[in-house]
Amino acid sequence: MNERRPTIHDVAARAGVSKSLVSLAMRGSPKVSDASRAAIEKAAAELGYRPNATARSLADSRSRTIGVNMAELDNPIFPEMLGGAHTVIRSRNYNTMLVSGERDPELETMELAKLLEFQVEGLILISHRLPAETVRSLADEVPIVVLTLKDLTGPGIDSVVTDDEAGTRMAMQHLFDLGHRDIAHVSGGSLEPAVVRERLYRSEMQAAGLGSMTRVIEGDLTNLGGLEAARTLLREGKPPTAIFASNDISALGVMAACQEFGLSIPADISIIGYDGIALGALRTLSLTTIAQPLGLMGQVAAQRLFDRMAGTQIDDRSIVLEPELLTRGTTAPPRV
Amino acid sequence: MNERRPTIHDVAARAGVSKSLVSLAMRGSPKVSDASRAAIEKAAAELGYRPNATARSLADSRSRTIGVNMAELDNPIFPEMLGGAHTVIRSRNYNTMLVSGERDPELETMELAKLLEFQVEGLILISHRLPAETVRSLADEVPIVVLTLKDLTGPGIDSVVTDDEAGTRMAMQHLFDLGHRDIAHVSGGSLEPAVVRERLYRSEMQAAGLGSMTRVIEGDLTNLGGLEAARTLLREGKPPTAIFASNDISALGVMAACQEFGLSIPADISIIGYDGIALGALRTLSLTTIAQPLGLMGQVAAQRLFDRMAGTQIDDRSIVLEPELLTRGTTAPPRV
DNA sequence: CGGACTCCTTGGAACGCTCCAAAATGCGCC
DNA sequence: GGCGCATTTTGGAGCGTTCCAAGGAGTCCG
Repeated sequence: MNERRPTIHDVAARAGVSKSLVSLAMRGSPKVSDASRAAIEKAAAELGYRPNATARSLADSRSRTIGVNMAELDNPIFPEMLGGAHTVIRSRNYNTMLVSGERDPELETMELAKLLEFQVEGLILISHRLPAETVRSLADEVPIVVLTLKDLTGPGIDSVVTDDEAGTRMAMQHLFDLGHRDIAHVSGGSLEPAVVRERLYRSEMQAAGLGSMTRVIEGDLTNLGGLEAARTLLREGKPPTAIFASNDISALGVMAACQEFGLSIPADISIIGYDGIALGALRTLSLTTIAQPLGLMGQVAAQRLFDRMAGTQIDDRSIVLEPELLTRGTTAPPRV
Repeated sequence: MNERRPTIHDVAARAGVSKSLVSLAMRGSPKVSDASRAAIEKAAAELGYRPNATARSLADSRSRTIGVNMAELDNPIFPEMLGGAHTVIRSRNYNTMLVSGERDPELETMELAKLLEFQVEGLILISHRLPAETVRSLADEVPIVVLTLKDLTGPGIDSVVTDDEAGTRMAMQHLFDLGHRDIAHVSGGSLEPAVVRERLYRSEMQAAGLGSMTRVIEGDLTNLGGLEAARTLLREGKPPTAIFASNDISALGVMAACQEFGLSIPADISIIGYDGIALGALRTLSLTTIAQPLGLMGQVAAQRLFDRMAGTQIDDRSIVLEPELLTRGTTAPPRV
């Protein structure tokens, strides 16, 4: 490893110009004469000069960095969203600083504090576990976009979500259209999107005159949770003809439970999930689901952040994207 | 959003001490008297002071940041490794700067350059597509740990891999033990680990006296590649009794193809993959595989980097971890 | 009561860059 | 040859920290 890295002064000395001119040249300013530019570039190349982004940030007080928090890694929707956000961040010539709160609010708070110390210019929270108050106070320092949760509002806070009500309606309508009436729901606990999906499941059943057939088994949006919930349901007695799971990975657990009970999918029982994770498309799984545009959500979140940073947008709002029904192999008409 | 953020000077003024003392206090130096410390903490809290990590980096020339490159997002092994690395990085009180080369060597080079401009103290390459020369020259500036590829050596470069030869032997042995003889291989193209696995498949078949039954169909480590490869294979005529796929996501494609051809897994045909992705454990899939300790690999990579940065380690080497056979639901004795 | 310590505290000089006002240079023209 | 203007170039003052050598305040002891 080399000793001291060359600085702008070294380049200046070698090229026989002032450091200021080197600074201009490195940033591609049009004010630099061709001759000087050539000399500077030559000197820089010979020295293997790299501008020091830290010093630059300090000097012009712009870090060119966005902080991203990803609470958990075990649901693939989060990396998919991260990918979308990351693409936009890079295309704007910004950097991505990644932290993870690991579902622990306290740890999460500390990690976000570190991001702020790094002077990130914006924050994207891909699922978080923080009290609204904490988020609001962070938003006082830097603009924030929250993904998947829209209950949070406040100055400087935007959210990007899909229309869960519409999505749930699509899911239920799909099952109704296939002729299902005995439809159970594996719910997802108390996190916001899951609550909405459960509520809509109930109201759709009601609206279809199937209030009495409403069955909700509590899951927790994890694979294992889905598995256990479905086992409980299937042990109860007569299985429903269809199950709507609150998200895809719990739907995969539900599928496993059905297999255990010797039910063939979709002949004996239909399964529909929610999220549209890339893996669900695998022919091996072929999960029918309501797809959220995950990558796009990440992109929109990042774009929104940049708008915010540019100062153009000032209204705080939820950006609502449309979900889409992906009819794949796990749903079919009920056996007669 | 607040205007100018308070600096160490503001805190000093408010607490009635010098900036130097505030600096010491913020870093928890024992030299600060209790009285001063209390006054400083009070002032800092009242002002909502946050130390500026950028200025700190510049002053002590330590960025406390590790750069991580993740070439692609569509194979879940990479996020799993990232998770492991990230955990260690955080536990050392460092930050993670994430970039992605998106499989494009040119883009990747630029992204890594950005990391170096940010003065990252170390680099973890979770799968990369760079020419060895490029990596070696980067290693001249900062220590590097490469994951999954060990063909790369040079001063300042370590790699963390699993023993693919041993792993492949375990896979083949498992199939042999079950009684399989007609075993095909869906390969993974020219990337290093895939090449090793293919070579070992061939030599193991040879060693078992099954040289004549050797069948390799070229895949590309993607799900679709596995699907297509297996389709080709199955169209050829008599299916093998077992297929060893070069990685898990292509194994999932192979499973899909088998289903298409009406083969039941594992009754008609056994499938074994390689990687141990978390999803393979889902009961729905229950993929038998050779597991690499993915999270651990990320952790070891990060640890190694810190050893390197501490200057304790100077030998460049590959750290080889042991793979493990996970016998799950996709393998069984051949039908007689 | 002075000296030698120990314990705290301090101002100024970095760190490597950008920004700015001002200086130098070059050019066309009378 | 000198003037005015546009184009280039420059040094110095920050940006918010840390580091360092050195200064003050007590404390203990002879």
